[in-house]
Amino acid sequence: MTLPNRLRSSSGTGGVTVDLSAVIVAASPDGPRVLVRQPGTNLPVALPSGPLEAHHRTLDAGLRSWVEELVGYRLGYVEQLYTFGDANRHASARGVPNRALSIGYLALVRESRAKQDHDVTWVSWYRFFPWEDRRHGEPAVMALVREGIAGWIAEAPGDERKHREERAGLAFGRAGERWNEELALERYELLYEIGLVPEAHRDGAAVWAPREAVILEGDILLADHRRILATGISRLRSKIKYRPVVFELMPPRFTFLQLQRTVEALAGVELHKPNFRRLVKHQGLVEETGAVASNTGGRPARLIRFRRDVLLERPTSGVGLPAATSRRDLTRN
Amino acid sequence: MTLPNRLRSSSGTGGVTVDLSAVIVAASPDGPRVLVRQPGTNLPVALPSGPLEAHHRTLDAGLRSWVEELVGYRLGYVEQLYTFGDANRHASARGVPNRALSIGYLALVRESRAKQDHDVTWVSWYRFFPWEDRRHGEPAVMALVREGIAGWIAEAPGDERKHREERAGLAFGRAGERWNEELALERYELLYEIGLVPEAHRDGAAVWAPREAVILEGDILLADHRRILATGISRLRSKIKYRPVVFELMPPRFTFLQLQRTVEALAGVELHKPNFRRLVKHQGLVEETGAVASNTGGRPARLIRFRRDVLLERPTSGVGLPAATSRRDLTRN
DNA sequence: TCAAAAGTGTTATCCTTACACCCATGT
DNA sequence: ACATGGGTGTAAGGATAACACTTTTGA
Repeated sequence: MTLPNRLRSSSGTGGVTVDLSAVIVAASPDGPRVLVRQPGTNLPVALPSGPLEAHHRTLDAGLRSWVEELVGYRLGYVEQLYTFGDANRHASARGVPNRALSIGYLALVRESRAKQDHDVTWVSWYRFFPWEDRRHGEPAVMALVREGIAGWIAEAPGDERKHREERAGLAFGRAGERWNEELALERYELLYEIGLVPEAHRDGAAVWAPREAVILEGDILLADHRRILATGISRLRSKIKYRPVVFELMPPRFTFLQLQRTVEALAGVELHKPNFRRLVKHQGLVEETGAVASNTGGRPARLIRFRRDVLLERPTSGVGLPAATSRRDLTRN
Repeated sequence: MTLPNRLRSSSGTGGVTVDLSAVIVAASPDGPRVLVRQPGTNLPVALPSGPLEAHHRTLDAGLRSWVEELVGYRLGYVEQLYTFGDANRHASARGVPNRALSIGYLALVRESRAKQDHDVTWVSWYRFFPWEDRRHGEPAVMALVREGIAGWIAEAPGDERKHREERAGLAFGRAGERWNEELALERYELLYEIGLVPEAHRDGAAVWAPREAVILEGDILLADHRRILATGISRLRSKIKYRPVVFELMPPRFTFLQLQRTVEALAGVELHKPNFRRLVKHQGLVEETGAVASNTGGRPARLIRFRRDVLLERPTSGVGLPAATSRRDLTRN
């Protein structure tokens, strides 16, 4: 086998186009928000995406520069997510095989500081993934999800059925098991594979469910942008546990409860208040400002701020979330 | 700002080339190995890298197909690492700005099963990162590393000096702190930035150390392949802790000690035998085969095998490694 | 008999998680 | 008075990581 060390990709059949797609996240105690473009009345909503410019020294710098232009201020946190490059990315396209590479990025911004633009808007990410919001218990859509999955399991022969049960159980949790909020991407991919989300049919993917079985709410996004967003959600949900990234989304001063609500918004689960406070405090992630907020609706709360030093002190430290599975199942370090 | 939704990247100044680079890892109890190409006598060693073919439906499938051709059997585990795309990737190149994108992949194979090829060879990855092997205590190179870092810290003014101390302490560990084996990439990047590795000078990066200060052993690789390899090492070292991926590197049957030595080879640290056994056993990751190995040099050991079912049972379960930092510093979920 | 590796038991310590409870403010 | 949120104490259970110790083989 020959392994040409580097090949001009455009020299083969079909070309390669490369763009950057960004999951730009903001969050308030109310909910997580993501920046989307509404290109026109009848066109699907899309993630902001832009060209890869040759003059930027690094990919990260390129991403930063155009997102900063978009939101109007300097970004704190930027992270590459994944490079999406399925050939069926534009299945509807012309006959020539054409690969559209998309390098997905996650960026965290403080919504309050982001400028408004006619072209883009902030929307709750649960608009695209209603089954991911369990802050107030299991949402209504989950009945439809379970129904669809049950059908997919039921129609399989014996061996395969067990396999499907396990897969579904893993992604959506079995009875008595805790919901694992990090598996947002796995859940989306399962629903796509089963054919319960409309884009599976749009893409002509081999799916189980007939087109009529698409019963799930949750708005579709352009091309594979819903997958990219799911990747961003999963990554962020896991990252907040071991890096202090939530603070990139917080205002300069905040209360413990505001912080907790923000984490809950991102993770889509409820947390235990006293333990959350203690954990954050115990880790030395925050410090007192001396000020108090009296508009809390109850006893005034002390305003705290993030201790910037921790970024230099420790490789790992995040904000508390309950264990995904029982302790027995995890190897901690 | 206009945000063209998708842009033919080749339409701007300079083109974009895309290739796939693979960190193909095997491991025996002796050490971790990575597959490299030795293109010619005077050319630098390189990671296998190949073109992105338009006809593969997914990137993963494309990567699999050519790596499988290379090693001669079906791959178990494949994971996308990162897309590297610095414009200075080929700093030495022609005047036209030309971006070489490289999508890095990690693949795990069982060395014994991999076919031999005239073009590629297995080498220990510690040949490229001698400071990462602490299985027998701190290696000799670390003296040079510390010396170089100390110089870099010393020449900085007050504020910046503290900052550098913290960064170095984070990556290489402070006195009394445990070595964090996962930070292989961070360590490489720091050494690059300081200018202690030769490729920093080759690339013309803005570095502190003069070219003569390059005192570090550790073989260089083509282009940014050493960075890609460091990314793979870091990723694998963190992954073995929460997913049962080590077993992709093990033969069908093995002893506890073989498993432990393999983990140690990858992580570059020594582990505590009794606790390691218990942890693996307790997690239900393995089962008895009934057979014993009597060539162990001591009491014969029971041969065990990986329980394939666990892949379906649990989202997370890895193999034990001691904590990177003191427990106090971590939020465990 | 000794070296080398296999394998078991035990314990101090710390982390997680849940429960109970008091405090301060606005209506 | 009471609702709402702020804030502290404590204790059961579980995981970690160290220590000591026994067992089984080959040389």
